[in-house]
Amino acid sequence: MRKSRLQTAATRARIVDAARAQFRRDGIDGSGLTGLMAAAGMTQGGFYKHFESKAQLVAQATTAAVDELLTVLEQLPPQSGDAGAFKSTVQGYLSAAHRDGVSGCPYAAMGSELARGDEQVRRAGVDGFERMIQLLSRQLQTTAGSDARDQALLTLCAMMGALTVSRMAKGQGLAEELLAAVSRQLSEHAGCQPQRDAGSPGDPCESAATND
Amino acid sequence: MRKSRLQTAATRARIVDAARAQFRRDGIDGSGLTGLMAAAGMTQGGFYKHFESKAQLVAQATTAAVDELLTVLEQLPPQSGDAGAFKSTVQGYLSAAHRDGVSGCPYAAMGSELARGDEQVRRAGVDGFERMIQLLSRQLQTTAGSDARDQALLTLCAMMGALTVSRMAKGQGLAEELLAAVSRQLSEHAGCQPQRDAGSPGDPCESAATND
DNA sequence: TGTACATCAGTGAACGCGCGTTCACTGATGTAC
DNA sequence: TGTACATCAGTGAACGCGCGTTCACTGATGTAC
Repeated sequence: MRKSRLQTAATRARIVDAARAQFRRDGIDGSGLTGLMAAAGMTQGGFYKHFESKAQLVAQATTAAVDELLTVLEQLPPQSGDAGAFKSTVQGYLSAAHRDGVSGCPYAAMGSELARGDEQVRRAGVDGFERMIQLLSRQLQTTAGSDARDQALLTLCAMMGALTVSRMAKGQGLAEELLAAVSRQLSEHAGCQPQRDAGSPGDPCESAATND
Repeated sequence: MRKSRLQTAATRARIVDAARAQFRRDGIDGSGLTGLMAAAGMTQGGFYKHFESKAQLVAQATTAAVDELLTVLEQLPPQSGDAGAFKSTVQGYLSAAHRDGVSGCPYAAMGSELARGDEQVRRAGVDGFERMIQLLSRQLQTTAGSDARDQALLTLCAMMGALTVSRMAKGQGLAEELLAAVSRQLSEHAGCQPQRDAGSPGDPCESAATND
């Protein structure tokens, strides 16, 4: 039953894709290899012809999930105004469609499990995280300047958390409130710079507070 | 071997406490009831004299973890200046001690697992989340006014995400960078109001951006 | 206050089950001549 | 280009193991008189 190289590569991709979807829905510990291989149209025994361990699959599925998420986010039409691409990314991420869909951000779906993974899993997690930070930093560069990376870090962490809790609160008002509120806060924050620049009238980040 | 009412209550509390620590370290799916009961100094069979199911324990351990976290955060000495209590909460949450400790925030430790829990688990998760939002809202009331709740939502989501990823990046520069950057961004954001108020010179949220 | 008995917290073995992983086997593919 | 054979993708059964849960049993506690 040996398969051609193309077929072998296609099979491996099918397994990774099935894993990406199943990990999103049931988590890592909640997904068994038997069911996962069945979802890919195979039996369990073939798994170890493609992967050394479940952990290796977790690492590859995480990378694949980031690949797909970045592709989707980058294809969103930018909004008008400053940081329009950034705002469309934030709103795309914090959408009901992303929350309720079958694929999407691996950090929202299994962040705490990834954090407990072995070294290859955590490395894949960190690498994917950095790739997402790079997208956000690029989109923030025009408005946030040297602060872009820090704002990107805040943004991605907040989006991950908001999506996770929005799923936890499914069916309650908080679920929708979170998406809207965090999306709005991040969009408004996008124009802020910690260094002294020219303020503009009607600025959404005006403040009555003084800082130390 | 029947125990007195006080002993029974103490035993139940001991189980919940052991669960809180074990769920923090190994996650929900990663924690077996046998080991958990052993950690509480008992054998597995006694578990169902105290809880209807593992899910019920998860719900109670989540509530207990929030109780403890709120107690710790509320006891931190406030920093000087505006929103000093808020800033101390943020820095306490985003500290290496919290990240590396044996207890702490259940959302950072098992957020994605809670989101997949049954109704009682998700309800306990949402209730605890709301209690933390209430603490942050109160601390932001003086500087953020009517925007306090939204800023609290952003803050808690960002802190959860940052702590989760900081654990994922353990040993790498990103781990420390995240805590510092998100802590700083949130502290600076704390003074921002979306409505037009009096701006102050040297304001950390001055912006070069215009908004739609 | 003392006695008789029902209650029930805790034990430890057992239930069926699915887990990640291994293995002997099959047979089409890729390679060497 | 054709043939002989080594390779290896995939099958399906089996491995030991720990999972959540149940159960008969023990014996101290709480209650009724």
